[in-house]
Amino acid sequence: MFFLKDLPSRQMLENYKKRFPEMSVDHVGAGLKLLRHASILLRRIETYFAGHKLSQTRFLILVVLDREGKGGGLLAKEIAGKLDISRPIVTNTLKSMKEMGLLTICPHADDGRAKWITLTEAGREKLGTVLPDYYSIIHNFMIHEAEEL
Amino acid sequence: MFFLKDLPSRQMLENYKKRFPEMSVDHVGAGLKLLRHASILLRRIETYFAGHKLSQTRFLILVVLDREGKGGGLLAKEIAGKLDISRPIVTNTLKSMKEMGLLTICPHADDGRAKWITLTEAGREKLGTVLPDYYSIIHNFMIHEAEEL
DNA sequence: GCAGCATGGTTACCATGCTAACTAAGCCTG
DNA sequence: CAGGCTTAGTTAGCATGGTAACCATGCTGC
Repeated sequence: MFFLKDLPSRQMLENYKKRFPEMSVDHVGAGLKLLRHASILLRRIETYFAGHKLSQTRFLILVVLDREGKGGGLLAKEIAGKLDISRPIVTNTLKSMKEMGLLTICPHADDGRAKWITLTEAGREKLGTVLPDYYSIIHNFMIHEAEEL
Repeated sequence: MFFLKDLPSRQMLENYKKRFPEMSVDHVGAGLKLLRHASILLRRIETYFAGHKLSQTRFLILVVLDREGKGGGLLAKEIAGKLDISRPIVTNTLKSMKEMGLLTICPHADDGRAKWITLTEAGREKLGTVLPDYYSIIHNFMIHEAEEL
């Protein structure tokens, strides 16, 4: 996360460019703004999720499972791939989400190593509960605080 | 961090909008891209820093201390404020950075509670070593992977 | 068909962030 | 100047991320 409140001024970047002329003041300036904006938005979303006993990762697991439709599911491995997170954290997060009743974990029929993950009705409902405000947090942030991007 | 590889398609957002018309497909779509791009860039920067025994937070502490100029310094409290991170993590991070020889921690002359933090020469050098590639990672990312922002 | 490699998942351990509760020092008010 | 509030920093405990090393199962090629 990147929470530096005072980004380097244009002047500071210009000075820096004198030493390293291959750098573009505009691009680096935009990159720093990107990092700061996203960090603020991420923090806001995490705070919102905390009130629903969710986290960014738990939420995204609900999303990818929901995309498989009713009756569909995914292997733990596939979830790690779609979310680009490490397998151990998938194991942990799935375990806690199972305890919360959001999903089920079954041994896979064809492959004794794999686990078959499906959403429960409660999981699907949870996602439906959380989505509107999730989108609205992003919507409001983009409208009111990130116009200059 | 937000690492969902396949962002919701425009179609999915349109469908969602039918239920919640106050949402803007464009703004939410842009917000999701913002989150994903920044997460990728953040991860890349953290990987780079790891090779220098730094982290985003350690690096930003070097930056704000360097801004105070030679002979200048900051209170731990001020660092927490400028970086927008919690005081406990400042305590921890400063301790490890002191052990690395990047900065000094002295009791403050006028206030027995406060700690006065200054960069060492090694700290200033470390920042100088790391900055060019830091900017160049951001520069390249913005040019090659985030044009559509 | 069994030895050895590949693959899915888990365990153990570490780093980094948070909040809550604590200590110690400064200040302020009766 | 004593009691109580405020402030700076630390400690303790939790959550979430990562990598490395480890099982257990599946696959492959001699």
